[in-house]
Amino acid sequence: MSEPRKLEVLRAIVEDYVHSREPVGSKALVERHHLGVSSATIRNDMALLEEEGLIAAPHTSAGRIPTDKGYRLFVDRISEVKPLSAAERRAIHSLLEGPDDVEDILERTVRLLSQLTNQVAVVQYPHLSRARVRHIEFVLLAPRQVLVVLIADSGKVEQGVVHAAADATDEELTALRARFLGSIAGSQLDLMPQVLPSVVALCPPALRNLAGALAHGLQRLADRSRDERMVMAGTANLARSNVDFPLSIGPVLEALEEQVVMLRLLSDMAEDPRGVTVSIGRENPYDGLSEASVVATGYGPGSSAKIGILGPTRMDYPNTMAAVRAVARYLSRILGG
Amino acid sequence: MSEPRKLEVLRAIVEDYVHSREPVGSKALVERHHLGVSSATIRNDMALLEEEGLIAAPHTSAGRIPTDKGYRLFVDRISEVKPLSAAERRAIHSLLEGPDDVEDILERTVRLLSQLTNQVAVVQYPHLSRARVRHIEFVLLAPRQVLVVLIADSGKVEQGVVHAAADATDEELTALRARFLGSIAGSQLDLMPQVLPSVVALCPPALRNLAGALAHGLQRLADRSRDERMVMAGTANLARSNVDFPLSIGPVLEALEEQVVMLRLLSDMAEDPRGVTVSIGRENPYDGLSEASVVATGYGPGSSAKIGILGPTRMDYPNTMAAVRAVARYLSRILGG
DNA sequence: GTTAGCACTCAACATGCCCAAGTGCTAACA
DNA sequence: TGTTAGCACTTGGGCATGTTGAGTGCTAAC
Repeated sequence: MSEPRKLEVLRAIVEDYVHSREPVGSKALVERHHLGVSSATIRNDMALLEEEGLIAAPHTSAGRIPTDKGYRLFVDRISEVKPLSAAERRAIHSLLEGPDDVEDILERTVRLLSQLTNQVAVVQYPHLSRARVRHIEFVLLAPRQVLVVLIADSGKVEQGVVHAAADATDEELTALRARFLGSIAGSQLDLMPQVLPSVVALCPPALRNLAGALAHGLQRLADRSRDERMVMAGTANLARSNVDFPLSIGPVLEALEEQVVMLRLLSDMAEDPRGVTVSIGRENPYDGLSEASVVATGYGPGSSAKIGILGPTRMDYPNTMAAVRAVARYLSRILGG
Repeated sequence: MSEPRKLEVLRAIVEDYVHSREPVGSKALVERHHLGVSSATIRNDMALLEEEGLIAAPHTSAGRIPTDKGYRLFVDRISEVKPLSAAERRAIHSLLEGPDDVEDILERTVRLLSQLTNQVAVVQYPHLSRARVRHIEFVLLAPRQVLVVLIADSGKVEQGVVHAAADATDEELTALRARFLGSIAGSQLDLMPQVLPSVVALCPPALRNLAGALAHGLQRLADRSRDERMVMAGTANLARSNVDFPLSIGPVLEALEEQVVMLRLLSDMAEDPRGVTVSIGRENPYDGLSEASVVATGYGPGSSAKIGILGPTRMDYPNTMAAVRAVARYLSRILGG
């Protein structure tokens, strides 16, 4: 038996199965792909592949379907990331034009990616730890309620409400704002824990309580940009692509709703030299996703934030990987990463 | 035949069906509910109900299930909105404590509501048209790129990026900020179109172009709070409650993703004197929701913004209505509506 | 190492049968 | 006039049975 042909057979099985959603048998294979051998030979190869755990038969007299391991081999060694079609390129270019504050861009990007791939698309907000403080604002909502706004030079705005122990006045807030801004403007968000306490310490005693509360609020905002958020689109694709095929979509929806789960999942995916990382079926650390695959990659400064898609293990990996990669690249360019 | 009993029969059918998910027959009815008559009598009543289009039989020898019209009658004339259980009350109180900027609150609220009802919960952001401008901020991101931030006294913060035709400086922005703020601080968001142009007109010619761009940006932000947004939670409930029962969830997910659709749907629901409005099955203006019901109500100032849930027509209306109403009331109280 | 041939397996489909649930109707009853 | 018992009738669901066809594994020949 020849090793190259065995791989060729695996490739054929994966491609046919992804396309037809049905177990594929030896005879159908030789017909659709012009491997120069007979079905009996293929059968031998398939037996070998099965022994190696790359494909499996749902029941005795059915065709074979790829296992997680099979997909893995396919992705790693066989498939080539196909270039996008011209139409797809055009879609990317045209859909990402328009107002460019971060939220808008991410929202449009994720929608685009879900349409290109017919899967659920997910994107992390860019990391802000390296971002710097551009501006802060304290706004008195009520005598003891202060709205704190933190503006980073990345263009991201965070906001939160702080409760003061005693009544505060506009004058006090203006003074404190000047103090804080003087110390932290231009410094990195992840250095805040070092800088903020000293600002509080230098305040006149009368203001110290209020300053402490505000510092705490600012810290929370800085943290919030670290424990990131995400945007997603295309959940309806889950239902569509699985009509009459049961990737039970419940657990997947649950995972998607637990943003923490998704964020960890994305963060934990190693960066792959080839540009996109794939996590297949039971490789996923989350149980509910044991029949799903994640295709993701980094974007932006240092590729620290991730963008990707989530779909059934039986998906068109080459095209999906191409789309994810292309969109991520384009996104990086726009965001100036 | 007695009219009250007929209604009683309809109520029993609805309740049993909601509970068991199976068509309910005459015999089962007399057993589970102690109506003082025989199954034959019930059969006569059921025939009547069917004639009126309130119930239907999936096939000849099956029990009956309520039609949309049947649910409608049930909701309007039969059911009473049950008070919440003590445990549920407690859940509402405890889960809504914590930091209270609008986003956080809405997010927690909608999550809570989805858990209470086991349905998908949706909430509109409160209308800001009556809100007033508290603060604005212009931040130079790049020589020709300005981040515009608009803070309303409701605590809502909107942000966007404006492109300038020529390079701008920090000094110019500071000057313009003072001008704008002087004119629009404290004025209602929906009066912006009247106020902004006059500010621009009064600017020295050198600044007028930039001022125009910024005014445009501010206007966009004000508009954005009007063409509202929404938060939702509990999509996974869709899959759960419909396991082995086919409300085809695809179209529903699509509707949920098209925020515009959902927002119109909510906005268009008339306010009901009883506190909550229900839209059942084909009553919904959107095709994909022909097997779903929406239970919603207003909250906040003037009850202008809506909160509600979306689920299969076969749902426990009394409890759901109670939960929606209770959560909305509590939300109003927190937001000071 | 490849192939043809063949016996074997098994899901999917079809067929027929029976049963239970449920109905509608009629005639008797209060 | 409304209620009830009784009964014939309908029909989907479950079950056993048979048939088909796709697909396999094995063996022997090439």
